[in-house]
Amino acid sequence: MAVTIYDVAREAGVGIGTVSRAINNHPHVSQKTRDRVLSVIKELKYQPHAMARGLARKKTNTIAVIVPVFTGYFFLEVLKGVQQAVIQDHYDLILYSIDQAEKTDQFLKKTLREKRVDGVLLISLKITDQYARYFLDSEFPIVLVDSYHQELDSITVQNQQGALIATEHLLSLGHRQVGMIDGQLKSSPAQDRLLGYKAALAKAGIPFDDRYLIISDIVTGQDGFNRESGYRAMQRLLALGDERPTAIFVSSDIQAAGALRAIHEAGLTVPEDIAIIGFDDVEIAEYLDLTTVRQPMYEMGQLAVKRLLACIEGDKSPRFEKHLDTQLIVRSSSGVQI
Amino acid sequence: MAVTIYDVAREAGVGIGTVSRAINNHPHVSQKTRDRVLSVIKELKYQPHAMARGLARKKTNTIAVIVPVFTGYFFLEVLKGVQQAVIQDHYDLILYSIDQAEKTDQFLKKTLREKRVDGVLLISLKITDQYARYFLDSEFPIVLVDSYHQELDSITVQNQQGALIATEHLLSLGHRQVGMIDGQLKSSPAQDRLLGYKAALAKAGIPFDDRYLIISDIVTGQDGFNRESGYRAMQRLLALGDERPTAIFVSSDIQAAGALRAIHEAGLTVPEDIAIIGFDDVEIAEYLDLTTVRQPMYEMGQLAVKRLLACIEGDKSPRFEKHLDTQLIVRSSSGVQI
DNA sequence: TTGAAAGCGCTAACAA
DNA sequence: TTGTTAGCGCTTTCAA
Repeated sequence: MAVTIYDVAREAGVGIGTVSRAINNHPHVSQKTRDRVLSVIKELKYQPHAMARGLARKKTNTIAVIVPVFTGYFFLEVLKGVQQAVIQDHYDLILYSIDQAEKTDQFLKKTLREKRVDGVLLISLKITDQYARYFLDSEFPIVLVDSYHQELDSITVQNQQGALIATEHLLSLGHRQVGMIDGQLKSSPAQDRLLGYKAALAKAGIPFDDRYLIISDIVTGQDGFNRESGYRAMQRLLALGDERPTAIFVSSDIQAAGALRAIHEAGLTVPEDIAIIGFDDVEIAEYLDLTTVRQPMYEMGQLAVKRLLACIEGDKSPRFEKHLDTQLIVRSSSGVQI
Repeated sequence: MAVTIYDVAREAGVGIGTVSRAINNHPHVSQKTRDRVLSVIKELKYQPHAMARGLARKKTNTIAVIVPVFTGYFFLEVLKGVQQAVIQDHYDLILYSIDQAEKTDQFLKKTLREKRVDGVLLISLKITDQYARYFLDSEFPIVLVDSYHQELDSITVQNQQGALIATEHLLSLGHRQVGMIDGQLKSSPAQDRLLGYKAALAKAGIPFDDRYLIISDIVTGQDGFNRESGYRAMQRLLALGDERPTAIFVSSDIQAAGALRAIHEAGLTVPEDIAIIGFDDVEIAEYLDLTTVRQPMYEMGQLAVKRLLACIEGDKSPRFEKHLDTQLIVRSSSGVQI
């Protein structure tokens, strides 16, 4: 049998209350007893039972991270930031990676009711108004990352501004037929990136041509942000023949990777025949020499945890809404002045 | 306050024992009461408190996954398999991703003592004999993935065989100066891949030339399996000038990506000047058109969970040691007959 | 400063 | 078939 607080108390010749106080360094324990208890704990290799503690304290020291399973590198980078922050504050992390966006509510419900965690981080996934209300009403902390709800805390990047600078960069190189491959518009980052693209065109006085905008199919994954969809979208653009765009802003690096393949298969080269800019700056972008818009993924994860833990620990400050800046990373795929 | 089993019992006009039995579908509950209880549960939106349940049952329905933080895609793929299997069996997953291999023991200790989880999956990380014994003695289930210990359950790939087929493929194309870039030899997969490489040379009657073997520095990460180390290793090989190898087997795709960059920077081309084969078949390999040795990562994760849950649920079968087959995925980086 | 005892919300053994 | 009760291992009053 595992060693419990009773074993420690007996061995140290004190009551269990004292042991508990010693562990949780309460003020009113004499240095002498504290030392004795601590040494017995070391000797017996005692460690408090997490569940028992959770039950008594009504606090689990654990957070849930809910994330779409197919997110790949974006998620991996965010997760690194999350992990770093979580470990630093001695919390544990339960990962729910879900394969269909529709199941989001089911997991939110679980985390809300089961009380296995003290708060939740919802990444790249939409929350319904109904559940937003549940969280608000029960004062259960939640923060959204790469997602948005008007009543909840959220951390996103300036998607619109990122798309704007990407498109403007292409424009500044002399391109006039600039296309865009976007993710599914039910994703709000995808919507915002489209706005940025259109804004850049408008500023340059170039009319929007809807033949040049392809909204990705959902092939796999949540929202069309995947390689296959980028590949197919590019094929549609190439089918325009001579009227095809000379430059394309793609709403994610993964899709851009697919687009590059389609271009190469068509016997064309990047950036000579077609210039490309992606979005995210995941690791693959560097391998592919892809110009892209960098999202500060690590920072997003880190910041999200900081905010979540602050809420868990009783911070009552008003709603938190942070939009981080993006940054254009210029590599060879966008080419030079034409 | 959250709704408890007492609320349900009162509302349904039964004792809490009956509610408990209805929830956990015990046999001896009449259909009538069961239905009533269940409908009250739905009405009150009751969900059992995970901690209370864990405490009473001495079972948390949660497993820990301990993984080095820098593993990248390999881990991501394994994790997909893990997640799928875990969800299917209604377990939760606590993720501990650690930044220094030396901290492994610290986390193993935590999982072992704190009783927050029912078992642990240790991925790509070594366990000391001392801790292996702790787990064995306390009958606490653990399974190793991409790692090995002579007394514990483990799932690995046939690293040696994989390296052998890769090297033999290069040899079969006519190469005689075949080099290798390996990870740090304290990693057993790295050791095994080296053995496979040497075995292939021996079978072909080619003497081993130690100028052609580069053991990666640890630049970042656990074991030298990273891009930067591959890049530097390749530069060392290129420094051999005319005597440089004409083909190279690299012990991971990530390192191969770095090697490719070094080759391109030197103004050489792949596969014409130098043929390359990687290991893992992570997503990047496909983007880079890299011939590689595929590890069945998803299957490893899945299988590991299946085994772990079986142990948790009382399976007393003898030690489990599985070595999965690898598969050569031929793309363009290995070239054709010379 | 300390010990005793009452929960935390559940499961499971025991009675009925 | 059901209700009652004694834990599970801890924290936290309340007294002393």
